[in-house]
Amino acid sequence: MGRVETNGRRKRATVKDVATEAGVSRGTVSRVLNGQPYVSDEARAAIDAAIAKVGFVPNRAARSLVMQSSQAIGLIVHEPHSLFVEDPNIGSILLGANAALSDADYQLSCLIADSQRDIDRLARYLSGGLIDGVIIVSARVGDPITRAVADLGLPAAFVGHPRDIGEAAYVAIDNRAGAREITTRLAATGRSRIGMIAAALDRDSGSDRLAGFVDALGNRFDPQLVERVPFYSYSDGQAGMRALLQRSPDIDGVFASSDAVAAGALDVLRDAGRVVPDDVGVVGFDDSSWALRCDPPLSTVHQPADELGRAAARAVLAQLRGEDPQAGGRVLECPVVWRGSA
Amino acid sequence: MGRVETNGRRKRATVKDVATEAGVSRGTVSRVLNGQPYVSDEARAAIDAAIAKVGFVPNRAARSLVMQSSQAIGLIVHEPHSLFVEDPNIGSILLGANAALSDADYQLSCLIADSQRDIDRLARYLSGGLIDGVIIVSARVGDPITRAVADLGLPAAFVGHPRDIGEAAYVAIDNRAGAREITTRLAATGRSRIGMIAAALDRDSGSDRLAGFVDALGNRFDPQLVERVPFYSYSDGQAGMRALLQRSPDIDGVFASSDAVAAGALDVLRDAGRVVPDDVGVVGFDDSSWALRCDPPLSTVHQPADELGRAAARAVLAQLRGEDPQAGGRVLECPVVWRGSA
DNA sequence: CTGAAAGCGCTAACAC
DNA sequence: GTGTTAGCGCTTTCAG
Repeated sequence: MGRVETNGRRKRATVKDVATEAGVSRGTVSRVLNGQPYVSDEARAAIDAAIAKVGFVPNRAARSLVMQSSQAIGLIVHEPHSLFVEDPNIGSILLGANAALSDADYQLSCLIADSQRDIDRLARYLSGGLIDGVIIVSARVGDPITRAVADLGLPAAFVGHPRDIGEAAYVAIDNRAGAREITTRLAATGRSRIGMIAAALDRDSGSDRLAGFVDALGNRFDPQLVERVPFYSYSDGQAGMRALLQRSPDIDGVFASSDAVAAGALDVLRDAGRVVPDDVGVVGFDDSSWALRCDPPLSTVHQPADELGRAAARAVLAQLRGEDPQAGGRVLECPVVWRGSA
Repeated sequence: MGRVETNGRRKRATVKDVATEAGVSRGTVSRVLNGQPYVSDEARAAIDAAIAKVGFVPNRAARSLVMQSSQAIGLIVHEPHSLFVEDPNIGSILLGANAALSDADYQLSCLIADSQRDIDRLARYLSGGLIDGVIIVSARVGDPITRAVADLGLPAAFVGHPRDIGEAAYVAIDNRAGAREITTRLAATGRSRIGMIAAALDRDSGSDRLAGFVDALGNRFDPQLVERVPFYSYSDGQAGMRALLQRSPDIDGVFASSDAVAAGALDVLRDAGRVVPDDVGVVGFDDSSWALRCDPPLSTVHQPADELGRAAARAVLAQLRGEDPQAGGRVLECPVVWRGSA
């Protein structure tokens, strides 16, 4: 397999080696490699044999260079440490995107941005021609990654819908409508003092969920009952619930802006001796694995994470084929799932 | 920024454009690009200006081709769907590896293998010269990915220690010792009928944990009390516990081979009316975010996931520098963390 | 210190 | 059908 150099390191066989071995020219080898027609059966056979014999495997860097494409697309996750670990949706999105790309024989490369340094390196990496397009998950408004990708003119699709992505393709859920609906249902269980733990307001999802909450409550909305926290995390859920409880002990309903947040809230409520759903009703958002693990199981808004990933991947592929990026975006359904927590 | 072609698509500026703009040769541009000495200050200044003016950004495919290296290393996760989503350790390993690579200015690319098709494509991708080395997470014995990487002679480091990786570098924890220790402590709480939910026996971690359990119990070990399940998952934990309960209703201690498994077991025990830790003591393994969310919080074995990722990354980097792959492997400490579940 | 030229491994005209 | 020949964009001798 492969030639062996004096230094002992295996040197990889090239098209040229295959050509000599098969007694044909490089052009012909290239043709069979790319499945083009107009190659005699004997030539094809000789080449196949030669490929196997010398252990040839094409060098993608060379191919990318000449083709100006790499058959790889990136999925960028821009998250602070903890969230990436805690948020089960990201995993589902990843798997969905991978499935769709796999069908089209594209390689998915998941790139994580976890520091300013990462962002800079990532920008350089993306502009290097080793990635044909990107799926961007959880971008924030004014995200430097968004800018870099736009500057590069790289085919892209967003999961979610930050307001500043212009005409770029995106696939999202209607966070506002989902939040509105579940809040309405929570209110319908007879609660009168409904609060919200509002996380990630620097993201479209976060601010939209808050907006939906306000919509639903209308003039019964009381700003005192909204606690803002930075992340969609379990610990921020705990902190938010503690603050709410202290400020408004008469609270009898809580919309947590994610299931992880709800889980934190639930645990704080239990410690405070409140019974859910009798004393206070709690609802979440995401329908992630947290929801079923809660006690009682969480009423929440279902998020089709896997399908979000698939659709985003398809949007990037469409752009790569030169098709119109599906006129902006797609919005997927996010039905309420009613369980025992409210 | 960049030249504009007639078709409207931006064509990227090349070294040549920079050279003409700056009135020097391509060689000189390349020198400043790579921070080499022996370039006059004026030339350097002119080139820097030209780079900014034409919006030059180096093409990595071209650079990779000539340098035979890409400054990117892959992290391969070979998992069935569900697990990737449920296992918080993978996220931490990823983040740790990313941190270490980031310091060395390498790009981490996370590659997921979720089907046979993925595996084949991955093998081709890895051999393409776009990836300089790999970190392999959760490989199984006889894993095709392991074979492919070995055939390629790609610098690699494993997280975990499948028996069939030969001399390859790895970083692992002593699963057997950890399991032995926590089982011993569980027994010391006065339990006499201790069972185990043993998952992932096709992986070194899974079989080692079982071995440690057997070690600890010595002649008090009863094969009847071991239930084998496929994955380290919540649902397999539930299934395992149900089976155990039915077969041996007198069970009073359970070693679950991961925290997720333990969480499932806990919920089944609760539904069955057993009080933890009074009626039955439960311990897990991993010290992941599941552990704290359990009620009562789980006694478990701490796994330094972040550090596993970091160390694996460093091992690959060392190989890339031509240093000896640190004589096989490193084994990290995994202390028992005692909480309320036993 | 700098320019010219060769070549990394592959594909794509264009001849024959 | 197949060989030949230009490059893709970059680094790197080797002269000067």
